[in-house]
Amino acid sequence: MSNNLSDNVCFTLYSATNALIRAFRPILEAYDLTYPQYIVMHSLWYNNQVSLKALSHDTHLDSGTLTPIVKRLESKGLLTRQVSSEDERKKVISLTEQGMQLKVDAEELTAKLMARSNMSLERIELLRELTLELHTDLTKTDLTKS
Amino acid sequence: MSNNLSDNVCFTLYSATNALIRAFRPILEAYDLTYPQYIVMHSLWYNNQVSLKALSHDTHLDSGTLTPIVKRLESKGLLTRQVSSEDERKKVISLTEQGMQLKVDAEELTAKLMARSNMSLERIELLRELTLELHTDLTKTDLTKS
DNA sequence: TTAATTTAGTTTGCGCGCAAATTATTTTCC
DNA sequence: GGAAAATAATTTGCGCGCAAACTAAATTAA
Repeated sequence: MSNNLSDNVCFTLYSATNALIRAFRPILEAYDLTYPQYIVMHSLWYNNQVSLKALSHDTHLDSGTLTPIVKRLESKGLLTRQVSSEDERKKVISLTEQGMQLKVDAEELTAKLMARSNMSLERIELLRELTLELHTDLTKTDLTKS
Repeated sequence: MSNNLSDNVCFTLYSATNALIRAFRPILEAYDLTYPQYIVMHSLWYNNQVSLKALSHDTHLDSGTLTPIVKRLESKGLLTRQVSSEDERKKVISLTEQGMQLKVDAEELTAKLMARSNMSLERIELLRELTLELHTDLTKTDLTKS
């Protein structure tokens, strides 16, 4: 029976994520990117020319969330969106030269950010495994039953 | 050198938190609360009649974020906001009867939610400690230097 | 083949999350 | 006491995050 918010893992997870995005903001500002925009770029750096649906799968972001993000990245000249010739419902999202060039600069950003915490590499890796496990569990769980 | 988003702790943390809030939404809907609203109520259940600044400290939420949340909770009849008599800049936020009654029902909600994951209690506790540690680190770190 | 269903992506509406600007009150310092 | 600085809360602006409604194209079924 907890009486303190910090005793609750939901709250600590939520607060840590907010703090991480907040800490990331001024760093990403130099690249004119938000964190979700950075996630999309990162995904494309390793899996270019994909549909919005594929990007949604890779980034774990909703299509309704992605559409405006991708449009903003397009207006920044970092990617293009063309209707697929095979299936006209689909759009092919492709990095521009400028979008690909950003990769080199921004590649090590998150490692640098995490290095600012006093956590050991072992504990960071443990945190990665636990959050990955939780995400998998919550995504697979059928919430309609029980 | 990671080539997969899931290799990055920032991404797994971010995705797990989104998934948690998403899983929480339909459950909290029965109480007509969002997760941030639930955090505020939870804080008040154990520390009632506080200023917005104190609430901001407890919940780790910005005053600009809290003002509209608290106003919504007020309009739902769960709390009141009165100008402090000692210091007229401050507002005293107090639970109503209705706001206090919600406590009993909603108290065990997060425990029930976490029980839906297949994680052991030990791993959940470990996750709690690691996210708390990360939050503390990121909050204390002076981002202006280095 | 054409009507019904499914799928891909967009739009709408709402509530954050937070930086920055603003208002109002209190405190500090001369 | 009065100007300057500090503090508490609100407001504004922007970008998510996502459910729900919608549009358009492809697939399936009759």
